[in-house]
Amino acid sequence: MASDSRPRSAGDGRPRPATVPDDELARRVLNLVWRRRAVSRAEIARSTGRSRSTISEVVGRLLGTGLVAEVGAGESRGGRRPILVGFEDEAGVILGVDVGATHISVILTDLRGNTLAWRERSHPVRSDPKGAEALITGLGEACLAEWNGDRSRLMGIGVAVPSPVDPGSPDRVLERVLPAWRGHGVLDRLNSVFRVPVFVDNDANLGAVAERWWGEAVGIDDFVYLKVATGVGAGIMINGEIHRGATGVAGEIGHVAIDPNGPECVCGNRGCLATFVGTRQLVDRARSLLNSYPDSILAGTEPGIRAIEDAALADDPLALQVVNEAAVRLGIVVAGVLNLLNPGSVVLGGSLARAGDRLIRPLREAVATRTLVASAAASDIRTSDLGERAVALGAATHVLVAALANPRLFPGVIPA
Amino acid sequence: MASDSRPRSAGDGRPRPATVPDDELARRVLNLVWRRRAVSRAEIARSTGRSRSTISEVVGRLLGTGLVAEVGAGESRGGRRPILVGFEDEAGVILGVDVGATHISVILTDLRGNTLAWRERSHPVRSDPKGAEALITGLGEACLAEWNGDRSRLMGIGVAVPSPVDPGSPDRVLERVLPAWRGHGVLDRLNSVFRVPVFVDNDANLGAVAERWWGEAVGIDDFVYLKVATGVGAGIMINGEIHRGATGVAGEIGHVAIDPNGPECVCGNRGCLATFVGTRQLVDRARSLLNSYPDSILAGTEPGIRAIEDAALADDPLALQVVNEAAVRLGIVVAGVLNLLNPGSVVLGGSLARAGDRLIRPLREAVATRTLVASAAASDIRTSDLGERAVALGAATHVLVAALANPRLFPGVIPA
DNA sequence: GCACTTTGTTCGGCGCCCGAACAAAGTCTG
DNA sequence: CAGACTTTGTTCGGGCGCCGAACAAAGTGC
Repeated sequence: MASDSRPRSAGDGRPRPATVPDDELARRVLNLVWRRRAVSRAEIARSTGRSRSTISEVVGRLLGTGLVAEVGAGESRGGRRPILVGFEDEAGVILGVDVGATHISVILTDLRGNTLAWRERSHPVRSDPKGAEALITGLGEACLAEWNGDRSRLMGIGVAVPSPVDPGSPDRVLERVLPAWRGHGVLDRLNSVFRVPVFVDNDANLGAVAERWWGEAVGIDDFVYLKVATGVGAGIMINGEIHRGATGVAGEIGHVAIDPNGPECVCGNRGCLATFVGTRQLVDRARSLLNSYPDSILAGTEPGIRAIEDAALADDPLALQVVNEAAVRLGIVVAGVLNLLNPGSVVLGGSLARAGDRLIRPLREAVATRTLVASAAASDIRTSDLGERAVALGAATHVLVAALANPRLFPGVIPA
Repeated sequence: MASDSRPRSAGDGRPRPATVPDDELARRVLNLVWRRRAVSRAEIARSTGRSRSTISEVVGRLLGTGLVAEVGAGESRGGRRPILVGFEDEAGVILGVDVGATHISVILTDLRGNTLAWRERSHPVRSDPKGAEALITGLGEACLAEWNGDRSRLMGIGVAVPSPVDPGSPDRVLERVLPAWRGHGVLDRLNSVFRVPVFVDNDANLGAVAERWWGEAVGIDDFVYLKVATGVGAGIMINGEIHRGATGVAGEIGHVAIDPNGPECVCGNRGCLATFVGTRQLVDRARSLLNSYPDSILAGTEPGIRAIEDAALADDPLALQVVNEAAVRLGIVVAGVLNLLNPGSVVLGGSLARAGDRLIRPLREAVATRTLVASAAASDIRTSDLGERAVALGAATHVLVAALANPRLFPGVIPA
C-alpha cells in the first residue's frame, strides 16, 4: 500500500519527467556507478560484459536524469585518459525513522548515507501512539528545515519498528506488539504529509542493513546482527538480503531457552535469553550487586543502563561483572547461531555495544568453548560503531536499496 | 573441477549435438514444462509473458532436443483445443550415491525422481575408503545393468557425504571428517569411470533437496530438514536454495548446547545435542533402561537402533521412553531454530523418522512451550516419508536441479 | 448454422545490442 | 621529439530476439 505509492515529486505534470531508466541495463549501470563512485564508460563495459557503444548510450541517458555526472579524468592505462562518471550523492535525500520502545529518532541522509540532520526525543510510544505520530512528523519536518534544501528531492521515508513485520503487507505492523498502530494509521499519515513512499521494517533487520552498507559488515553477504537494547533481536542477512522467514518473525531470539533451570519468563517458559539480557534485566542485576561491590563507582546511586555502560568502560568491577554475565549468556546463543547458520560475521549493536571489547572478549571466549567446527569458531564477532543512529540510518538505507533496485523511485531531478 | 566437466555423451563428434537451448528463454520454458507436466504453447506464453509466436519458435527447438514432446490435446477453453507439450522424463537418468558412516547406497532415477534401480551395502567407510570407492562404482554399475537402458542417457552422478563440503571447491570433501578421501581421489575416479559430471554435497543438505522436490516440503521455499541417524545434521533451505554459510558448515547442529550440566561431549563442551540424540546414544540409553522395563519386548536382548524403532512403533514402553527423551531434546533445538529462522516447515528425516507420530507428538509439545511467537509455534513439524532412500534420491535430484538450471547438462538425445 | 474464441503458425518490423571504423588523447620507444 | 601503439568514446550499419498483426484450423455457444 504505502510502499507501493509512487513519489509525486515537485508538481511537474509532464507525461515523462525524463528518460526514466526503467530497463535492466540502465539499472545495472546505475548500481555499478554508485558502488565504484568514479568509473569510466570503458570500465563499465568490461564489468558488465556489454560493448562500449551500448554503455555509452546508456550513460548518456543516465546523465540526463541528473543521477550521475562526469567528475573528471582518470589515470591513463596506456592510452587516452578515461572520463570518470560518478554518482550524484546529493540528487536525493531520505528520512529514516527509529521508533523505539521509549524514544523516537529521525535522521536525514543523502544517497551515500551521510547524515544531513538528526533529531531524537524520549517518548512513551506504547502508551501514547497519537503523540508518537505527531512527534515523528514534527522531527521529520525539523530535519528537513535544518537541511534547508529543495524538498522535492525527498525520495522516501523508512521506518523501523520494534516488532516483527508481516512480509505480506510490510506497511501493517503486527497489532500484537503495537496494538495502537493498527491498520492504516501512522504510515498512511506519513505518506500523506510528506507525499513520498513509506517503507517499514523491523528494527533489528534495519540495523543489519545499516551494518551491511556502512558499518562492520560492508561486503559481507551472510552475517547476523544482534541488537541488545530494551530487548534482544536479530537481523539475519543471507545472500545480501534480509531473511524474514515464512511469517516475518525470523530473528525473534529473545525467547531462545538457554537454561532449563533459569528464572521464569513472561512467555511462560524458563531461562529465556530475555530473562538475562536486556536493559531492564541488566539494570536490575547491577542494583542487586551494589551491596557486594561497595567500592564500585555505582555504589550509592540508582544506576541506569547508560551509567552501567560508562562504568564498564571505566573498568568498574561491578559493571564489568554485569557485562561479563551478559556476554556469557549472549555467547550461548551466538554459538548456536554459528553452528546453525555459519555466518561470515556477527555484529553486535544496540546500546550494550558501547561496551566494545569489554563485551566482545568474554563473549568470544564463551563462543569458542561451544563451537566444534573450527571455521565456525573463526567467524569474527565485532561490535558496531554506528552508535545510536544505526537503526534510523538503516531505515533510510532501506529506501536507498529499494531505489537502486528500482530507479523509478529516484526523483526526476535536473530534467534539462 | 569434476562438477565443471561437460558430459561426453555417446561419441557423437558433431560440432553441435543439437540446437542446444542455451538461451534464457528456452531455459525458462523447459523448466515450466517440467513443472506443469502438460501445458500448451498458449499457456506457456501467458505464464512467461512472451508472445505466442516467440514461444512457438522456442518450443519447436526444444522438441528437436527430445527433452519435450507433444503429448496430446487438452481441454478447450472456448475455442480450438490446445496441443499439450510435456517433459520426457525418460530422456535422461541420474545416479545418486549416499555415503553414510557405515553404509553405501546407490539409486538410479529418471528425470521425475522415479526409482529405476536401488542397491545398498554395509561398509566401514571411514576405515576402508579404498573399498568404499570400489563399492560405489560397483553398485553404480549394478544399477545401470538392472535398468538395462541406453547408457549414453546417464547425465551425472550426485554424491552425499556425511560431512561439510567447502562451497568454494564442492568436489573436495573436508579432510577433517573423511581424511582418507583427500584431494582428487574418489570423485575424479567416479568421473573417469562413468564419464559424466559428478556433484558432491552434505547428506543433510541433499536430504532437504529430496524433501523439497518429492517429499514433505514440496512447494515450500523456507524450511529446515533435520536428519537424525548416526549423527544429527540440518539442511537449511532458504528461498528454495540450500544455505551453506560462509565456510560451508551451516547446519552442523550436533554440538549446539542444550544443557550446561549435561554429559561431556567429544567436542570438549557439555550437554551438546549429540550427547543425547544419535544412533549410538539412543542404543546406549535403551540398554541402560533394560532393567527398569522388565516387561519390554526388548528385555533380554541386545537391541540395535532398528529394534528400538520397531519396538516404539509397537508401543513398547521402554522404546517409547527413549523416543520421548530424544524428542524433548530435539524439541529444544527445533524451538531455537523456529525462533531464529521462522521456517515454513520442519521436516524430520534419518532413521529415527521411522517413529513417526510417536516422535513428532512429544516433539511438538516440547516446541510449543518454548516458542513465544504464535506464528512460529504454528509452523508445522512433520516426519519424512521418503524412507532410507531420501539422501540418495536427494543426491540424484541435485544433478537434476543443476541440469534444469543449465540445460547443457542434458544429453543431446534424439538429435533427429 | 452462424458468430465468436482460442490455438498455433507465418511474416514484417522494431529495438537492443554488437562489431567495425574512426577521431581524440594518451604512453612508450628509438 | 617524431612516429608507432593503446585506450577511450562516439557513430553507424546490421544481426537477432521478440512482438503484433493477420490468418487458417478447430473449437464452443446461442
